[in-house]
Amino acid sequence: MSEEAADPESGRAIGEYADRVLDVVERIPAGRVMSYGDIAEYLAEGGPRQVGRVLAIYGGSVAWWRVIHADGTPAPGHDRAALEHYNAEGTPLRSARSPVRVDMRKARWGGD
DNA sequence: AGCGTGACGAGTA
DNA sequence: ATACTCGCCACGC
Repeated sequence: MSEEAADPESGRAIGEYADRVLDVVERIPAGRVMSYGDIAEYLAEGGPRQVGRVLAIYGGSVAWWRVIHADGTPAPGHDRAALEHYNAEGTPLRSARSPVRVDMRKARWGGD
C-alpha cells in the first residue's frame, strides 16, 4: 500500500472549513438569508467562492436556500425550489418571479 | 505545473 | 436586466 498520509477528506470527514460553513448555514433562522460573501466575512476565512463550493458539495444537508448571492438572487438552477421555501418561511421578497430576488434589506441576517 | 471552471462580488458599459 | 472584466480561492484534468 502506498504510504498515503492520513487523508481526513477521504470517506467520512469533510474539511474543517466546510464544517464551519455548514454550521453557520444551519444557524440561519427561517425567513432570513445570508450571502456567500457574508458567510465568508463572518468566518473571516476563505472567500465567497469557497462558501459556494461547500454549499455546492454539501448543501444537500443544510438549508441551502437561505444562502444566496449578494444581490438577493438564489443559486442558479434552484431558484424555483428556493422560491417554494421562501413562501413557506415568509422570507421577504422583492420579486416573486424570475429573477427571484430576496429583500436583502430585511432578510439579511448576521450572527446576531 | 499550467489552464479552465465555478451554487461569488463588485464595477462598468 | 444583460454582458463583460477583474480579483478571489480551490479543484480537476
